[in-house]
Amino acid sequence: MATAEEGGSGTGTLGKAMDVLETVALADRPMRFTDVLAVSGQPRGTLHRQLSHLVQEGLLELRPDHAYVPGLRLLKLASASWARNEFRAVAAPFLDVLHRETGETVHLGVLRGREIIYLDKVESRQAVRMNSQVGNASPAYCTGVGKAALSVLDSEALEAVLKVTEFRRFTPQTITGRTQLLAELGEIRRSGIAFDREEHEPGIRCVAAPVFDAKRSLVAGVSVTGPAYRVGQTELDDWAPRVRQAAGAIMAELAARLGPQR
Amino acid sequence: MATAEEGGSGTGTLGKAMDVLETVALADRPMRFTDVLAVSGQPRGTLHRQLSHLVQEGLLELRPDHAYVPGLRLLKLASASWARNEFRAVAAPFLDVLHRETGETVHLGVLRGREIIYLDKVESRQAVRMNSQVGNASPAYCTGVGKAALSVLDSEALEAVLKVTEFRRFTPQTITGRTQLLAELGEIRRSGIAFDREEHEPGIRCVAAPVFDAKRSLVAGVSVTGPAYRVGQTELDDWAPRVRQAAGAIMAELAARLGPQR
DNA sequence: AACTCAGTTCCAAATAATGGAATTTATTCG
DNA sequence: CGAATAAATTCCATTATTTGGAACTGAGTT
Repeated sequence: MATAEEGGSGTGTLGKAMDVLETVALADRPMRFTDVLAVSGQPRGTLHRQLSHLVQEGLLELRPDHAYVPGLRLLKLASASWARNEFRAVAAPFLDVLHRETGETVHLGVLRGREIIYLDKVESRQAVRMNSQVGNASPAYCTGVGKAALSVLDSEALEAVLKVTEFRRFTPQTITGRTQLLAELGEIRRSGIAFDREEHEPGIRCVAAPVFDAKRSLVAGVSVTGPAYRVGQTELDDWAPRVRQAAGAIMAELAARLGPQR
Repeated sequence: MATAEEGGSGTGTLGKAMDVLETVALADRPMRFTDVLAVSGQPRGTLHRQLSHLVQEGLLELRPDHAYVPGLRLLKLASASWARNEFRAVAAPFLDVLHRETGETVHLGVLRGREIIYLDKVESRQAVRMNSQVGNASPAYCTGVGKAALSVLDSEALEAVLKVTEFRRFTPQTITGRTQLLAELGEIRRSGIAFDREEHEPGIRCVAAPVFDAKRSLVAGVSVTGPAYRVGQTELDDWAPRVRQAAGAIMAELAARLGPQR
C-alpha cells in the first residue's frame, strides 16, 4: 500500500478520475492519449475508459484531433462555487475600501494545502475581463498572502504543509529552504504583516495580512500588490497598517456573520 | 435499462459522483446530508461515502455545521479551463471592438446541451470584479445567444436539444412552446440575427449572432445586451450588422487559426 | 503494399461500490 | 438537565464496476 502517490488515496475510483482530470486540465497545452498515458501510470485500457467517462461527463472535451482539453462543465460548477462563496462575499466590500485607499491591486486568497487559491481581485483600470487570477493556484511559501496564511497555522498544521512543499526558485529572491521560511514566518507572526519582495514574480511586490477564523478552519489572506517600479518598501510599509486593518475588519465581520449559527 | 435518469448514465461511479456534486454545487443554499439524501435517491450508506469522497477530493467542503458547500478545487480547475480556452482567446479582441462600438455589455456564450454557458463578458464601468456571469448557465431557448446558437443546428441536433428542453416562463415575453421556438428559429436563420426582448430577464434586451465552425462541433454566439430603458428596438436593429460582423470575423479567425492543423 | 504507431475494444480476474441495518452523535422538547 | 427524537456515521456480506493484459483497428509513413 505504501504512501499515497497522489490525490487519489482513499477515494477509490473518484480519486483516480480526478488525478487524470487534473493532469489534463492543468497541463499547459492540450494532451493526447499517449501524453496522458505517459504521466498517469495507468494501463492503456483503464486510462482510456477514465478519459471517456470524463468526456461523457463534460469535464473534458475530446477535440477532433484527439487532443483532450478542459470541458465547459468545470466552468459551470466553478461559477456557482464562486458566486455563493460566503467568505468572498463578506470580504468583498473591505477589498474595495483597500483598493480605494491604495490605488493598487487587492487580492483575497485562501490556503488549500500548500497552495493559495485566489478568490477575488480588485484592480483599477482595464476593460473588465474575467480575471485569470481568480481561481489561480500559487505556492503558499513564496507569495505574500501565502506566507501571511502560513504564519497563523499551529505547528502541527504548518508541519503538514512543509512536508509537501517543494521549494522552487521562481526569482533570485524566492525563499528556497525550510529554515529560511520558518524564520520569516516568525517575523510575520510578530508584525502581523507579510511582504513579497519579488519572490514569486520578478517586478511584483506585495504586502499582506492574514485572515482566519477562531478554529483555523479558514486560513486566508488579503494583500495589496504592485509593480516594483512604482511600489518600494516605503509604499509597502505605508500600506501595511491599512492591510492589517482590512484583515481585522474582515475577521470581525466573519465572526459576527458566521460565528453565531455555526 | 430504460432511459437515462440523469448525467450518470454509462459513466458508472464517476457519473453518480458528479450527479451528487452538481446537486450540491448548484443548489442555492448549503445542503445538509438529509437534504441531499432527499433529492439524490441514493441509500444512506452509499450517499455518505460519495459525499465523503467528494470532500476528500476538495470538490466539496463540509462545514462544521454539517453543511456541504462547493470546494475550492473547482475554482482551481475552472481557472485553468478558462485561461486556456482557445475559442475564448480567439474571440476576445472582437468582443472588445464590439463593446467599443456599442458602449453596451458584450457576451460570448457556448451551447452545451440545452444550456448556454457564458465564456466571457466585456462591460464598461464598475470596479473590476470577477464576473458572476462567466461560467453561468442559462437555458438556450430564451436567451439571445442561445437562440442564435440553436438556429445553426441541423434538425437532428436541434431535435435532441428540444427533447430535453423544459419551457419555463421567466417573463411575460418568454417563449413557452416548441412551435413558437421553431418559428422564431426560422426567422433567425433568415436574418442571421436573434433578439432577446425581455424573454429571460425583465428589463434586459439583447441582439445576438451565431458563431460556429464548419462541423458544428462548436456552436456559440455573441451578443450586445442592455437595459430596456436605454435600449429599444431601434438600437438593437442598429447594432445588428455590427454583431453579425463580429460573429463573422470570429468565425474567419477560428477557421484560420484552428482549421488547418485540426 | 508492408510497416509503424496511436487509439480503441474485449473479457476473466481483482477490486471497489452497494445498501440495509446497527451505532453513534447532535438536536429538540418537556 | 435529561429523555426523546432526529441526524449523521459506521459496518460488512453481497453485488456491480473497474482493472489491465492482449488483441484489434485504422491512419499515416516509408
